[in-house]
Amino acid sequence: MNKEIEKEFSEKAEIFKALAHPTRLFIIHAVNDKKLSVKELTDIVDIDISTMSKHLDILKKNKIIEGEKFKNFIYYRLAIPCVLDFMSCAIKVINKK
Amino acid sequence: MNKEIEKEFSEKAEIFKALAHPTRLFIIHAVNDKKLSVKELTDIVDIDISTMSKHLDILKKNKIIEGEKFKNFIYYRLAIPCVLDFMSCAIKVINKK
DNA sequence: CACCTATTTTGTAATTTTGCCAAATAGAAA
DNA sequence: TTTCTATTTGGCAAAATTACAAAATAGGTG
Repeated sequence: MNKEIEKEFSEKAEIFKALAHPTRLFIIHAVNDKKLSVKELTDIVDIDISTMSKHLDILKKNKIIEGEKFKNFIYYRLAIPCVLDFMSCAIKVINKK
Repeated sequence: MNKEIEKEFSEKAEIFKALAHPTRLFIIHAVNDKKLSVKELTDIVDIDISTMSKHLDILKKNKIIEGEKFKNFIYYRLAIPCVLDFMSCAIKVINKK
């Protein structure tokens, strides 16, 4: 596999890596329904806030979520709705067998 | 986050983990066009055949690809075409910004 | 200004993933 | 049968990911 192709698939894999964690998948569902702050998400999931901050950073860097600042808070929302479509399709196909 | 929800998202994350590797994404594209054996894929990607075998096993266990035996060979094909749809959607949305 | 709350960064240890090699299996071909 | 060829498995070291705690930032509030 040549360098070009290698690079192309490494970049695509980054998106899947960003999605490949239970907490981050939960975040995606949560911020699809409603904008939520780091602290609000932390309270729901019940993990260390620094850990949550890092999960959000990974999703943000991959442009899967977007943050909007309001006072001291940053409210996140889903930027790529097709993630949810894919998930329901994949689950459906996989469970059918 | 309670145990039920935790479990649900852990299972979903497994699918994304299976996809979160450049070689495995390449495989998915390759076996969408044409059934390919372990050795054929190994030659194209140029990695150790045992490594390729393990990548295929991860995809197979997650029901993303399916293998069909013919003589000494196992030919793989894509089992979840919507993976490719999601990929093109995600790339499109992400690059637009 | 000092204080308080939200968020990020740094450090670090534990866990998981990855890839090669060597060995084991499976089964076709001769 | 023996000999190939294809594939899988086990072991192990390197690399990447994860989560917590503590410290640092950011910026609003009193």
